Amino acid sequence: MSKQTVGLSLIDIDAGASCCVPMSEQSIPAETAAVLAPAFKALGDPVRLQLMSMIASAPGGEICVCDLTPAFDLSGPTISHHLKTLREAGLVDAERRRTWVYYRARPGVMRQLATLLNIQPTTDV
Amino acid sequence: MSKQTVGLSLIDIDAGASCCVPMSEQSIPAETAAVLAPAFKALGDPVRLQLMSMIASAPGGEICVCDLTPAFDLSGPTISHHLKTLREAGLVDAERRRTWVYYRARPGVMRQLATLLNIQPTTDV
DNA sequence: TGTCAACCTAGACGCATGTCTAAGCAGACG
DNA sequence: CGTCTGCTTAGACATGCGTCTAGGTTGACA
Repeated sequence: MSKQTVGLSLIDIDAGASCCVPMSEQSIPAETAAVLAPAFKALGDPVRLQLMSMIASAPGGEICVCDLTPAFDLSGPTISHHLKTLREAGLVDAERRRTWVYYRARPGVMRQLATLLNIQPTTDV
Repeated sequence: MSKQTVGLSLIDIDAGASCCVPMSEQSIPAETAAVLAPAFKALGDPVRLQLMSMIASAPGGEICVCDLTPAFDLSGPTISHHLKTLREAGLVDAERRRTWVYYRARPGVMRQLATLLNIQPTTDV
């Protein structure tokens, strides 16, 4: 599978994570925003958000596409498209084993997003 | 533009918040996903993510639009449009005082999103 | 080899979104 | 009152995105 080289990708972030201060403490530089926004965007669709939660909460840490698809009133290709979006956002990983494809969450990026959104109660006035 | 009545809005969440378990613990019902996804979507644009961080990290808890606009290579109306999106997502509040309009963060929804994304390290196999 | 099931890719189509310019509204100030 | 500044609204335009159907590709199995 070809992955376009974007200079700094979300996958890289997962490895060398640097951007991990709550946004209430300091504002985000444009480059960081450009890298992280796609992850938020990927979670910005109800179907993908639900898919993500199903994957993240799956017992054993992984779940088969064949268990995801019937949970929605959508065609297989549409679910596949959403899963691809989550994959390209660095939020999930896919692996084929025998007949089925299994998805599992990649906690790295999600943790970064969570840290970013974490707001200190002390900030309140 | 007409706004369709969705039954449960993001503003309501801020008040009666119920959905606050990390998605690694249990999967999100469709209704909750439908309500929260727009907030992620609002953060899914680099400009808005940066705007949000500038607002959230502003000293005194608020910042003037006149301080936000010149930070971008975009027209005033475009920034105004993005701010409206953040407002409608329940992420920020606006208030006009004298000549200027000030924006401040609404921590409620952001905290919910952060909680949702928070992943226990114990989930690993 | 043929066939079936699971999943992805390709391409099309309509609606949403990000951007702009032009025009409007609200205060400040002479 | 007139005008200027700060910000929003309105409308237009190109691009992006969510969905579908049709057609691959991969692996299992008789």
